[in-house]
Amino acid sequence: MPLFALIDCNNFYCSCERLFRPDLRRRPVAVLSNNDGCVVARSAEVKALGIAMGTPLFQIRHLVKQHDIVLFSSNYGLYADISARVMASLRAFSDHLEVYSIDEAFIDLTAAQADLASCGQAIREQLYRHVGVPVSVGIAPTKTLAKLANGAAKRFRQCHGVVDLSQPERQRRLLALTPLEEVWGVGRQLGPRLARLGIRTALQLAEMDVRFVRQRFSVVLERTVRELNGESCLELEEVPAPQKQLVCSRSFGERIETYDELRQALSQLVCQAAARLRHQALKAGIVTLFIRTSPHDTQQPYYGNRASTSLGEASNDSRVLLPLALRLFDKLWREDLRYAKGGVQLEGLCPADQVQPGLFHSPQDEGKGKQLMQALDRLNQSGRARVYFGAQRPEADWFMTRTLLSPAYTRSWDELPQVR
DNA sequence: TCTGGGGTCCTAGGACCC
DNA sequence: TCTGGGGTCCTAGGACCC
Repeated sequence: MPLFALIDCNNFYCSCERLFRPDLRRRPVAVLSNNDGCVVARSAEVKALGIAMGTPLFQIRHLVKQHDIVLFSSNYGLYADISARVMASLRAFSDHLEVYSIDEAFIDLTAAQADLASCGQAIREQLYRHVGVPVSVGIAPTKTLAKLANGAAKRFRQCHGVVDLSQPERQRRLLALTPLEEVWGVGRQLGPRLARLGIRTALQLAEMDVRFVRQRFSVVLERTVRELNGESCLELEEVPAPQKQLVCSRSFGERIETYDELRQALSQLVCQAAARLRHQALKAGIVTLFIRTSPHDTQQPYYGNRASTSLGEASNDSRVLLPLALRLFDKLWREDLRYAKGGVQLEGLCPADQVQPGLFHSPQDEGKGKQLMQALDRLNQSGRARVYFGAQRPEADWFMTRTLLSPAYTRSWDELPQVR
């Protein structure tokens, strides 16, 4: 029988902020999305106030004031660095590890000798000592059950952060206690559809007939049902699958109403996406551009649209991608609207050195282009100069309002925490 | 007034092939 | 009145995840 452990950091972004601010350890802390728009991470104290994940900040201003909630803008660089430390520390416990998200990893515990609960406690203690981040551990024979176990480890204080669900009787008991919507793979749509069939708990879902589920729903939900019954259908994915798409999109800090400004904002995003491609040594074969107004805006009709085009030969050269994107932009642009968001999506990704050359491919041009882009990336990364295309206007900052940003504790010599 | 960003997978249907 | 069988590929849309 396989055995998975799911390690999930508690309130990860909040824990990262608290790591360098021990004075906040017992205070309510929340981290906000880009533009300080929505709450995306909540400390236990904030969850206890009934503030849901994704709540817009403006709706809870009164609670922030009343309970003196400490707010932070997202500091993605910090979270990425702390995540890397968490994953590195976890590798001590198993050679087989899948980084599932920025704050979660599955490890293979099939060969674990010690008793599983103490193994889980050892993981918790080491991560707290080495990294300083509190985690919860769920152990079970399938990933879906391990997710459930992890949820229980967080919910029930008497579990001390670890739930071992290797025994079928315990699985059944927890399934009966778990609402349907908390099952991994059951979201906003499936929940109500299943509820209409009288399914309300994870146990009821587990007891459904798999053929019926397959027929009425999908193979995805069928796998969930099987996994809830202890039949492992999802393997540990130690080697991440190659990325299939790359998206750079932003909600604008302020609405954009003019052609020039929107064009510049999108140019900025396209160049950013191209730089990310180059950084990852990838090329893209399809470019899609999209813009939209705010769906919450009652003053104007909603407008959202996208357009895409294929490249003759996959590329990561900004000089190729940008003009294509700008042609798409002209197809999408409509006058007299207040635009709230836009972005670019790159697909047909392949390793930069495995591109099928186009009919008129010129190795000389390709070599020069590559050197030019390298020079451009080096300059822009150095922080000493900025090189950009005429269509861009990088000094304009349409995007981030990040007024509550914490220091770059892990990335800048000038912002290292000071200890006295 | 103010509502995030970045991903994956599956399915159905259409176009096309021999 | 009767109108084959077996495929692939692509896209859009829907659903899910963190």
